[in-house]
Amino acid sequence: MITKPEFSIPEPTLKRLPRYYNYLKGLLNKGREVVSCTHIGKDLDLDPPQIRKDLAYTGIRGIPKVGYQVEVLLNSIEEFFGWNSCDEAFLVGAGNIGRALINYQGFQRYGFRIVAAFDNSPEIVGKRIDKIEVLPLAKLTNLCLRMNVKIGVITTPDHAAQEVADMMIAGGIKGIWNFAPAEIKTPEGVIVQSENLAAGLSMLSKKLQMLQKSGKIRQEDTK
Amino acid sequence: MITKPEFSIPEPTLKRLPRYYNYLKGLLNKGREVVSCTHIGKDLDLDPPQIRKDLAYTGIRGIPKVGYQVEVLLNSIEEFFGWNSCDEAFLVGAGNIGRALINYQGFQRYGFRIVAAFDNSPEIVGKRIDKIEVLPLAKLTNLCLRMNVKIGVITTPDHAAQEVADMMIAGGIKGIWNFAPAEIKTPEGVIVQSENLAAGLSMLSKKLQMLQKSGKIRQEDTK
DNA sequence: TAGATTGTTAATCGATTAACAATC
DNA sequence: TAGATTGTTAATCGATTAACAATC
Repeated sequence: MITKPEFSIPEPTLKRLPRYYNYLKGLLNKGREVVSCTHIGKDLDLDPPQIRKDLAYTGIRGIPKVGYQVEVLLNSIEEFFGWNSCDEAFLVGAGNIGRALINYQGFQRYGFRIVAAFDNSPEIVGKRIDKIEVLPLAKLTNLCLRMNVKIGVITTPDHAAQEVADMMIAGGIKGIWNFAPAEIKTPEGVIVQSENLAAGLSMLSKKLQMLQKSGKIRQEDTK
Repeated sequence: MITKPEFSIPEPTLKRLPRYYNYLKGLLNKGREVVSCTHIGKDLDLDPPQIRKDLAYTGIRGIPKVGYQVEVLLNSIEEFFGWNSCDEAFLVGAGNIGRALINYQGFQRYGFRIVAAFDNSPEIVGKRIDKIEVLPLAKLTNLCLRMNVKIGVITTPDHAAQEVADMMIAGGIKGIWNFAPAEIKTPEGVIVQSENLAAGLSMLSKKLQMLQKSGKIRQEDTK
């Protein structure tokens, strides 16, 4: 019987913590040593009590009247997410987005590194993308097991996503970072984080549409 | 005084609608003509009443005892988001992710097309990426105004994001699709949709970490 | 000390879930 | 008709916001 961990952390908090991190990093570079929630809230457009709660999840305590020490806070968030140690990941689908993720080194700061790429197109297999070799898809499951890789990235076309996910799961992968706009079914114990860019884009354009419509209504109202 | 539109649509609904769309497209390809919320719910792991509410926002009505007509539903979602007409967008930052977005043609289905790219690196300016010319950043604001472009995509490094956003806003851009892991401040009436990939990745690895920890605790418990 | 800030408890708000009448 | 499904209203749940005591 699988139950929720006693101290489950709200998802919105999990999403905000990296924002604080980026922001605080900027403050540190400017030489700032201490910061209050009021101050953070003004810059990030969030309520101070919420920030306090969020930060408390990382185990840190602020100093009344003073605020939080920027450097301590940064360390606290780093440790909370485990960014000091590095997770190795396999990527499947060496297309546009796949290659971009491989080339982008920035995720190493977040304890994440792509160590191999897989594809089933003979034109791509065997080539190298930024020192990472592209291997045939058939080797995926075995290599997952052999190298004990626990995170997989899916950057394949839509229709291949589920099949690739199944191969990953067979290889013991527990976390899937999915960029394909497809539903992925996984057994309990395997987590999927989908970056549905089309959804993000659609939200943006819909909000824009609504804003313009309400603007027009307003214009008519003021006639 | 700006007020919310009378019929504001919940953000979770906005995020789920494109999921329904993808899923229904798959059903249509399989030749399915009618589908019930119970059925959708099973495949997408959602509660049927929630699906009904979500779909109702697009203005569609189902048929009791029967369900929804797949094709009608698809059209309804397309129209809701305005995917039949195309928004033109400018992209700034022709790095890895920027180039991937330009090369990826798939967003045209969602009424979105990148018509020009901008960068300030002399090595890239003047080149073409998939028929799209890379222009010098200095031309951004004027071209926005001249071409009446309303959507901007930011794929620059962190530190340049705010400056680029300001140039876009000066050019009359109303919606910013941001891929830089940075805070962007905008005046009222300008919408930002941030795709914070680092945040998604961090959430995934944290959940994985929590899952493994709770698993270990359980093992100890059963001793 | 007075003021600012933290940390926490209570109230509010919004979305999800449950219940159920209406309907082809 | 009976069963399945929709659409809607009410109950629940969780996160945000407000209020306030504790503290350097």
